[in-house]
Amino acid sequence: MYNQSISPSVIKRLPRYYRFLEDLEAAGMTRISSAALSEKMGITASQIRQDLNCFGGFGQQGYGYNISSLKVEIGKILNIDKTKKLIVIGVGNLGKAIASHINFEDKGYELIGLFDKKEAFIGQTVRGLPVRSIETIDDFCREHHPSTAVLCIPKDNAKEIAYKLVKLGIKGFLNFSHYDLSLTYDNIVVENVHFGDQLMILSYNINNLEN
Amino acid sequence: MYNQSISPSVIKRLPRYYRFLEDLEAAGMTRISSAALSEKMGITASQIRQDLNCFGGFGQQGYGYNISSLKVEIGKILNIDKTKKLIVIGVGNLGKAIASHINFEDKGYELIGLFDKKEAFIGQTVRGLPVRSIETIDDFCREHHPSTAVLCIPKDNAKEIAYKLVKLGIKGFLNFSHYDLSLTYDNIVVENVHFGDQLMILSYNINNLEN
DNA sequence: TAGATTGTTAATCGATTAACAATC
DNA sequence: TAGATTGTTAATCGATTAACAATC
Repeated sequence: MYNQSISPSVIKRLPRYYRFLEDLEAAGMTRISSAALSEKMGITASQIRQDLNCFGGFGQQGYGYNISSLKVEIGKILNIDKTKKLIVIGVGNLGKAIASHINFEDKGYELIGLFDKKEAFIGQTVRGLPVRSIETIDDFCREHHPSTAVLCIPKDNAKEIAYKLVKLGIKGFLNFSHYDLSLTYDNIVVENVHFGDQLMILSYNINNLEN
Repeated sequence: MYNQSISPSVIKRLPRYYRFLEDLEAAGMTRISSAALSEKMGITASQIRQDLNCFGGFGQQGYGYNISSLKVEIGKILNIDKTKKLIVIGVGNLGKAIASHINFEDKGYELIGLFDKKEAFIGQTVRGLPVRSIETIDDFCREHHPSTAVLCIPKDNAKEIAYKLVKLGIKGFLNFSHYDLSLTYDNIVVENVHFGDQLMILSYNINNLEN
């Protein structure tokens, strides 16, 4: 579709545009100029216009952008208007938090399964879904074809399970384990979350705050 | 100290270097060349040498880098050798997961307090610490002087609490609320975590995976 | 129409990579 | 010493910003 390889820097900014547009829409506004939006978001108007024009001319000269329709367009670009099936692997503290905390629906995902290897967890209910044994994941994937997995497991377990999941057709990973999936597999996409890294960056920045 | 304003792109990579060096050290290795490390990390050797040389010449021609001492140096740059006091605001699912899940000590933080406004949570114990009423936060901060806060609260509450915390001397935020702190306050540092944004980026990338 | 604001090209800025002399 | 590998400069590449003609 829009596939002339858009730069990752642009893609990374799209969700943030989407969020601001949601808020503006919720506030009852109907139109906004790139200059006004740039003010609100703390980026340049130039960047906003450049970013949006990677995908098409969504604005109108002399008027600006229609908030609702721009939101819809960005949603389409992000493919959140199509529902993707998602599973969560590992339902310890973090897995439970993620499963119950995130509004998957709004981002175009349907949470369809939760898995753990720990006996004690199996059968528990999280967000209305039973926790299943990791042993049953092959059958589950062959039947339901999830495309996306959230990995909330430690590094050591990650390697083995990732191998299985890639073979079972999982294409996208939200990865909380510290195992570097993207170094191991091609043709999958990975978003890594490293709280520890962010805490270290904070540590550096606090220490180097001027004054 | 190293304060000729290092670019954020470099800083962002430091924790990852640190992690790889930890692993190499744990694997019993003592030295590594930029070429070998670049291979392992999936980045160029040139970038590694450039990055490190922002802070000093840690290597030795003809030899490479000593793993342990490079790790220590990067730790110092990141300021993780000094303990910083940290509090967690909001102990719902996510706050509890963060509080019990993250190894704060290794990143130079000490978790000293947990706060919530919900009566039912107050007095509960998480990671050995009692959950305190948010009402008591002023006194607590004046007594213990935490520098860093993890915000695990919804957007609406965030505004008010952030205002308080900034006034109480909090300098760094690991921010899970979707309230844009860095737009509101100067002279604080913020790391934002938006799982939702990452899911949307995944969604885009899965959709635009070639073949 | 006149004013506003986009879409888009050109200029600038910053980050990454390549190359190689210095040196262990 | 000879070989290896850094530190560092120069070249390239990409991303951001500025400017302005097109146009609603």
